[in-house]
Amino acid sequence: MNAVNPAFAGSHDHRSCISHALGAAERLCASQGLRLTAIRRRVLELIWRSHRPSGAYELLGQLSAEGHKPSPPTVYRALDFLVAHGLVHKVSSRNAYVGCMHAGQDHVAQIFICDGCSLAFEQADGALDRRIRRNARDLHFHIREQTVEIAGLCPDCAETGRDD
Amino acid sequence: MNAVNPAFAGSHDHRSCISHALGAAERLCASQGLRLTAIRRRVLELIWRSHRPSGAYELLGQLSAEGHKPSPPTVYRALDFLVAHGLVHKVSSRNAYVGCMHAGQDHVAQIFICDGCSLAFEQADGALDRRIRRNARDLHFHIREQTVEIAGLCPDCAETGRDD
DNA sequence: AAGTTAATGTTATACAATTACAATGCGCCG
DNA sequence: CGGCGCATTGTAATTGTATAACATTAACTT
Ligand SMILES: [Zn+2]
Ligand SMILES: [Zn+2]
Ligand SMILES: [Zn+2]
Ligand SMILES: [Zn+2]
Repeated sequence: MNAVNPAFAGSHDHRSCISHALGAAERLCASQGLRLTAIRRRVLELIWRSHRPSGAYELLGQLSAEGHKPSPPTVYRALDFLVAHGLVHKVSSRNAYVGCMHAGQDHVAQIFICDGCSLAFEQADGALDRRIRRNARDLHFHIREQTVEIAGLCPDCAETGRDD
Repeated sequence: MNAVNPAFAGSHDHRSCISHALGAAERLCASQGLRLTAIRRRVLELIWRSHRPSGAYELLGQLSAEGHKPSPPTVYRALDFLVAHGLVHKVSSRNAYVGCMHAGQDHVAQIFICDGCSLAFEQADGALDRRIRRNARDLHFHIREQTVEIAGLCPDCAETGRDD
């Protein structure tokens, strides 16, 4: 039934996604002595405007439109911070960044991305993670990071035949 | 025991990796009526010079050094061809390309990449693939492509403490 | 207040990928 | 053979993504 699946749910209360994410970020930073500075917070907010992964230069453009006019390194540093502390996931296959739905929860995420509508949805299948860790162990490989991204069509786009 | 693990094996007969890969490419193209043209073949050979994923501009540089002096589209077109027909895997998390060790074998690959020495090794765990497909089915998500990349330290680098 | 570190600003550049259009090569039909 | 159609390659320009290197500012420490 997948009760919790905001991104691919026909519609949902996205305002609550946002406040949840921002709240989690505040709490995580407070508890770990991290500084959620203005730009970092603003970038996080911009990323959470939707469940579509945002490109760095897209964020840069939005910030510019508000008068900040930052340069690439500024945005990339904010993104690095957010990714480093698990507030945002990088979607390597798209060179884009999406808000983490389980910030502070110590998980390994798998990300589904729709080719039709670009929505991304994060899953955290522990069994999948364990399987990968087991394979790594068999190879005597020490994992630092897993990148698991699944591209295809979400239920909506599959049904309506949209395919890019 | 992982008998077949060329990339992370202390050393191996890489000449046989190369001839195997090139042979497989020839056969696959012949059997499917594809044209393994000079550039395509040359790019494939360059990629197979090692088990380290190559960047497009790195390949471009090597081709230039031989006198070909191609431009980016030429290289990207060759890469597109090789990827499309399963001769090469794109490593999204590195924006690089590595030779496929199971060309023509219809598999879904997971790629281990060492942060220390950059060696990449491809695995094809069917159970992992099935688990991902099952998760997708539960979400009513129609998979087009999986990207599974595991970064960390290979046995050698873990032992010698190299970490970048 | 002075020293120290983290964060941001600035400029320039490196690296990755695509667009658009021209030229060439190659198989096929008449 | 000559002309057509299609795949491949060439070329020029541009766009997109990411980092290097160094200066400046802000925030915490003593
Ligand atoms: Zn939402
Ligand atoms: Zn997450
Ligand atoms: Zn080899
Ligand atoms: Zn493969």
